[in-house]
Amino acid sequence: MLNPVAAHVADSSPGADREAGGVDEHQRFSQRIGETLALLQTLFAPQRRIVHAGDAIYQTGERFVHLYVPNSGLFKLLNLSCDGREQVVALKFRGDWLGFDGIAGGCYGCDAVAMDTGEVWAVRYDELLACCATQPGLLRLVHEAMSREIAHDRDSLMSVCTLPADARVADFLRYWAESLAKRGLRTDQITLRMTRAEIGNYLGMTLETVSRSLSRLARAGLIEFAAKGRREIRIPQQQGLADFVQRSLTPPNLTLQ
Amino acid sequence: MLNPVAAHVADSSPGADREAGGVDEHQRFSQRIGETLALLQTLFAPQRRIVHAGDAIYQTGERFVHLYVPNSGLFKLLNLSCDGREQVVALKFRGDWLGFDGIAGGCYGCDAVAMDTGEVWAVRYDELLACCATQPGLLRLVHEAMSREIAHDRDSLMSVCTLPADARVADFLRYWAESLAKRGLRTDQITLRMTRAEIGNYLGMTLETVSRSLSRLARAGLIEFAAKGRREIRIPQQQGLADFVQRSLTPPNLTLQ
DNA sequence: CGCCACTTTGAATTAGCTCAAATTCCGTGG
DNA sequence: CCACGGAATTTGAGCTAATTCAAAGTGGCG
Repeated sequence: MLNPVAAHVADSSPGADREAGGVDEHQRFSQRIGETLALLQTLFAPQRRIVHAGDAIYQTGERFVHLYVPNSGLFKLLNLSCDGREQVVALKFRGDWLGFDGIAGGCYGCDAVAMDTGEVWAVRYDELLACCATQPGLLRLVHEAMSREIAHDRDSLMSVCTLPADARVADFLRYWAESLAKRGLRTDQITLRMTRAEIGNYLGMTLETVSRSLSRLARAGLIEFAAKGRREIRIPQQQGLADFVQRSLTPPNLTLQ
Repeated sequence: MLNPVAAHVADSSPGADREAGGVDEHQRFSQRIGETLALLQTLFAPQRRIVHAGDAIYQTGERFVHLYVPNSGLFKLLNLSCDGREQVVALKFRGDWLGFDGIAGGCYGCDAVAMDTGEVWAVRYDELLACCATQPGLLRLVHEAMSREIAHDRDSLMSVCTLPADARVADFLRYWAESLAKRGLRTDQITLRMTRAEIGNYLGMTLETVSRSLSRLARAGLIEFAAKGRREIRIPQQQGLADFVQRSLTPPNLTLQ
């Protein structure tokens, strides 16, 4: 199905156990995603689609028909305002749902774009609803996904509103690593599939600030760049990033050099 | 039921027709809220609760059992991070749903607090689900509410990330007025039920900046303070605020004096 | 009347932005 | 295989929007 990288590999770094959501919780999460996908496959034989970096799964204004669930790959949601502003508002991974925002208005409210090669499964919303009538677990599952999305969007807002730039970047990396860990993917070495400009757009800062923040985090030893290419980042210990976010809050803003 | 202020009063200001979502669309929206509440009443005879400013409808970590729908009043959602940060992440009005964020984890993820006197209806989530099995319209309605919430959260994020402070405040006022208009409430004279500190917290800026922005907007004639008390604000024309947001975006950031 | 919480406004400071230049990376074609 | 060119990144320097700190001013309410 998808590379089932042993979950015990993902969190072998020291300090991983202290984190909220330890190894076993991640394993459970990953397992549930697998079950979800299996269930979808059984019930719908969903249309599978291979996508490549840059491909749009759906676009703003397009008529809402399907919800999409990535089986692999990374995806970004781009919100477009009528006045031309454009912003990355969410990142999506395997097992997440894309397209909920289209239910209310009958049209998708943003663009969903693949950030690398992956596979998405398309499920017709009307079929899904029909099926929910007989499959009680399915509805619960969908509601949980929507609920999680709402909760996460609020956390994003809080992050943007309350954290200084460096902490925002640190939290972004931490969240990315955690998302991978939850899906049983390796987190010791992660590849950012976004340019500095995109990260900055997502976090509400300029590309230069992102670059500087990353440099500072690296200087502080919280991350390491791969020998070649600055898209590859090593995170010695995720807890280090979490701690840094904490520290940047304590009254006398003890930032690093 | 609730003060059904004639909708035609709400939008008597010039320029209202040019706005996205004119008078009739607002009227339709308001009508649907009425129908929703009527439906809930019929199906559940929901527990009604009168609340006063400052009352908590539910609190972070509390066991999730009910969803709540305000019949009247204004409410704020406060997100609390484990590290003590606190942020207003959403405002809720009559007909909105509160508590969706609790579905996924079984506990509410934020505090819901009344901002003035109002009435909320409590609906047990399990009863709601059970009822959805026989009432197809009900499920659609709930999903639309969740979908709208997701879409709006993203708009909030975009606003915080892409707009300068003055525009953010203007957009906030515009949204507030629009929310009232959509519910058939008067918008020519609105009463902010938040302190400058709360508004600032919601918009990701300090109370001083909010105060200064309001003063600038007033100086520019886009809003007017009531003779007494600076919580009362008159909005001569909503379109003026929308235009101001636009203007603050155009390349050479043409802000007001 | 007087307290207290909220608001406004000013002045100084700063985090993050803008502008600019140098560097690195990577794909393409010779 | 290497040279070339464009895109992404880094870093510096100066600037500016917004914050912090401070001091009045205002209104509500016991």
